[in-house]
Amino acid sequence: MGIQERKEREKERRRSEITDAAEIIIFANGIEKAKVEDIAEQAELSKATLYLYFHNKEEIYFAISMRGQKIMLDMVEKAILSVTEIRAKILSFLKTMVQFKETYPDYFNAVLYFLTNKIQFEGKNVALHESRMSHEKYLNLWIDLIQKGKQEGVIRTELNEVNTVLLLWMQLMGFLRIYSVIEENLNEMFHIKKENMMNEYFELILQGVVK
Amino acid sequence: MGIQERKEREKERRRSEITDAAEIIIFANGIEKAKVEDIAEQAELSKATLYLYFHNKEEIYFAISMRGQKIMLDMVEKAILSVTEIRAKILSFLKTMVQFKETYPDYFNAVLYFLTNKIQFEGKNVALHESRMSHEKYLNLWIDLIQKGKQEGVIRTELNEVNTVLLLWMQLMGFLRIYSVIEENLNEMFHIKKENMMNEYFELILQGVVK
Amino acid sequence: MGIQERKEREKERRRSEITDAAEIIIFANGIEKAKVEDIAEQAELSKATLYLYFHNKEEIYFAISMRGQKIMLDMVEKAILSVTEIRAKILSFLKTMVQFKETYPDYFNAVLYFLTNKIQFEGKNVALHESRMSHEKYLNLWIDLIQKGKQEGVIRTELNEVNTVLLLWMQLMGFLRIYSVIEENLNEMFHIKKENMMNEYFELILQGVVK
Amino acid sequence: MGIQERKEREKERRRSEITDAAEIIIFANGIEKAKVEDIAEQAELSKATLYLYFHNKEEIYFAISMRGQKIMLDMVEKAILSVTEIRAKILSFLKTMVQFKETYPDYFNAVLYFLTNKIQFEGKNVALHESRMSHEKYLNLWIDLIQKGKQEGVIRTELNEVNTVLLLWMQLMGFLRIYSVIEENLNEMFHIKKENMMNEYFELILQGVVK
DNA sequence: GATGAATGAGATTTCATTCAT
DNA sequence: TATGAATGAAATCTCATTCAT
Repeated sequence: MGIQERKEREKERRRSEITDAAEIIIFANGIEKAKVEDIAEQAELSKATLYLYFHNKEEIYFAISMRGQKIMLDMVEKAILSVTEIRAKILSFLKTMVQFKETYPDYFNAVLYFLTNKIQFEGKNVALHESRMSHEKYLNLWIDLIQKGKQEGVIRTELNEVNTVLLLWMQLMGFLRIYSVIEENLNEMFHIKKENMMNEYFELILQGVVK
Repeated sequence: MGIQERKEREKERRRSEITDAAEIIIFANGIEKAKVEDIAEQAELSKATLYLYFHNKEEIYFAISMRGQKIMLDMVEKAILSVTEIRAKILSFLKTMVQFKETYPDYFNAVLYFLTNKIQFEGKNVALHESRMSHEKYLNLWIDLIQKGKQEGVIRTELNEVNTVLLLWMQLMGFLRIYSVIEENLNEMFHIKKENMMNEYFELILQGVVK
Repeated sequence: MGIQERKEREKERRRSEITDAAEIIIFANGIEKAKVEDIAEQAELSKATLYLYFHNKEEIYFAISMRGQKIMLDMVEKAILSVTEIRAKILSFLKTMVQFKETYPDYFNAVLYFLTNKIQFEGKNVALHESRMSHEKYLNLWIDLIQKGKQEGVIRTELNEVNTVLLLWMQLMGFLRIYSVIEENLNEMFHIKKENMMNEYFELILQGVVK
Repeated sequence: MGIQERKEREKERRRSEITDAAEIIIFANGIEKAKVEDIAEQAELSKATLYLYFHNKEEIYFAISMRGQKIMLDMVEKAILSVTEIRAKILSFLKTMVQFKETYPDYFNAVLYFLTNKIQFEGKNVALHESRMSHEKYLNLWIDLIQKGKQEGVIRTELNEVNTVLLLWMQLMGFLRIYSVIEENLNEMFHIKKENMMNEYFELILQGVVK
């Protein structure tokens, strides 16, 4: 039994090493430009070996994305728990997500990549599934939050909990995705300052959820 | 002088014909699976000729995206003008966008493809630039709208016009992008009905903007 | 009738202009690298127009080759007539050919190109034919020369006139062709000085022909 | 250490197999008409694989040329060694070369192709270099021959050994090149019989070298 | 497991030549 | 006649993925 486990652990370590290497390569120029060849070289393995640990290039990127998601969710959890008031929690959540995007832009891109592209692993939207798994434990946290908010009369009672949580996430993620594409051109094209836009955006969302 | 123009027009027509052909091929199986060969055949042109009009496959897809954007903007314009009340206008906008997505899912994907991917044509984010151009004429329409809304006391006066317009667009587009990816799994995974989610989403947004 | 002629003359002039342009382009980088496009541009004509005057790229090069051949034959004729003694004539011929090669290396290449490649214009070895034509008048000159040489007892009497002339030409041309390819590497590879080689070569040939 | 070698040998074998296939295709219709596609098919390999072993079509042809050269040199060596007398040796050499051209016209063309065209592989005249390499071992054989000839008083003592060898080769190769182009038209145009010409040519050369 | 070699399937490029006006 | 546009036919390149050892 122990052998099995060791094998398992070693396999996991290898996957992790490959993922490390992939991060270096992919973060350098984006997923499109990253060559499996280069990742292999960075990992000091042959291309073929990568395929023993991952089915394809996208799956490697997905591993990276999962790392990012983990970081993101941890940050968010910490942020929510750091304040007590509902409104503050939500605001904290919003700000933390932006912070995540700015602190780990590459992870952010990875996470969003799988959220904004229909990637099929062997016909199933695995991305969604695994992602769902990892969200699971946070989901309840959120639902509790919203419920409490409703009871306290801070959150509009018409809102369905699950719906609201999902909407908040989707909305924010989608917004940030487009934002990150446009970002650099915002000032030049629309004479808009990032900070102003962000603050106003937070306002908009809070206004929508909070009474 | 007229010759120059005619030439220009013919060139434009050719590009348009190629784009027609490309739509058929690309919409059938997506950009990834579409072969330049097939597009050429559909256009009854040689591959080499395509490359006289477009630098690469992606540029063809971008031409499609621009068409989609045009349709989208026209639909939105019409929608906004068809009702008088501010709140109704915004709601109409939201619904129209959803309608665009459902009526022209392929155009929608094309538009979003370039909005959620940093595509570089020869180093420049042409997509963004051209896209901006085509938005130009609608921007004022929107700004007027928001201004009037503020005067009428319907829209929160704290909001900056341009910011608000952009936020609304980005938010909605981003949301729809993610939504379209998750869509099919919504019910299965979260026991959520599309319609409910959409309606609640609209509420959320209106609540954010409208007093 | 005059119109016909003028037309003819104009056509000839055009061909000549194109040939001028072609020389500039082809001499710059060789026939392989020369693009019809570039020749056309140099001639300030469109590509398609070139094809009104020449059947294909090679034919243009052939026109150049014919120019070269003319220069070459003139040089040789002059050289032969400039001295009286048979042996001197032949030596003069050999030296002149070398001189032609060094003075007009590009023309030399053009001439040799059609002599060392089986070029077929519409199935016939036109090159050979036209070339033959232009040699015609020199041929007799040579044959006379050899005959006289034989009578004077300077040239070995076993030799057939036509054969000898042809052999001399072929031998020399072929030799020079290879020589011009190897030339630059001669010293480096075999520690051989050009001049020595040439002189010895001349000796070799004279020895073969002259008693 | 053995692994390195085996790899090397296998690589060489592959190159050789490809060269085999290329011979079939190229010899059938000439280098110009030969398609890489067809060579690949003949080799039962994919086009991409060919490009792992050769940079381009010409390089494949060069490999063929090198084979031809080897055959040629072997034939010549054997020919020279098969007779004892110097004059006979040289005559044997001349005849053997003609025999090579007639027995392996395709190899002959390949060899001449690179001898009468300045082919540049990535800027270097590799052809010349590799070709030189393979001549190396024969060079001394020749030099000995000439030296002995001079001692025996059969070969003109004025002649420098290396020069003479080179001259003989270049002269003959160049001659044969042109001869092979003109060959078919010889009788028609000049009423000359091949055999006569050849014999006279041999005479000419011998006369030049031999006392 | 690990890997070097091979592959498949297209994209892109290249150009001499031809077509339509 | 002249030409801009188009074509055909390959060559070459690109790379994720697979095969054979």
